[in-house]
Amino acid sequence: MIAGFEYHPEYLTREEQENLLTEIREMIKSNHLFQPSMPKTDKPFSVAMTSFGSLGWVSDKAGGYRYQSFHPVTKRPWLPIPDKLLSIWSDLTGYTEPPECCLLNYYQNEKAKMGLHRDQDEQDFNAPVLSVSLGDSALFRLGGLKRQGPTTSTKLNSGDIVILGGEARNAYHGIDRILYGSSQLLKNGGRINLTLRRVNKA
DNA sequence: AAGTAGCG
DNA sequence: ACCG
Repeated sequence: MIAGFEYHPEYLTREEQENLLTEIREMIKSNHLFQPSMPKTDKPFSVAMTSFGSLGWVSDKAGGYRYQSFHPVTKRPWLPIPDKLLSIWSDLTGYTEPPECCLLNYYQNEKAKMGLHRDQDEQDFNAPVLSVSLGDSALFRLGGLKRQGPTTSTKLNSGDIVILGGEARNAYHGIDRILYGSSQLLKNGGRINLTLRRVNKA
């Protein structure tokens, strides 16, 4: 296991998860989910996305992977990151500067997954990446700094938090599978992952 | 390029 | 078919 991987199982209580979800559901009404697609090939992701914060992560054929200050469909600025998430960032990372991006990945069905990749569209690799899981459980795979090499698998349940810091900040990782129907938190099923990141250097 | 396919 |  690469250094800098932190797993905090059951960090959020059921009530905290429900409160966070209620807030997010309201935000998504105007800060809509959209379907990103791959650079060059235009192939769609199996997950739907949106972001909160001063910068959001987007991808499409025309522009490639990037951060931008506005929603790609509505062209409006992203809504602010919920205070609860800022508190979690502060409490768990101890990182002085607040996250600029909260990327929301919605794994809507049993086919949704995220291939092995590294988060490398940011300028500040000293800051950790923090992820909150809500809803159905997922199989999370973590490798090393090269695409080839040994990996470990961790089942992430609703309310769990993962931090990729230190060496693990730049490690390959992905979601192999959603254990669809394993949680009742989301009434329509599926999994929501919230990822907090610094983008620019402090 | 965070995609898919294909292999053992 | 599933898994790594």
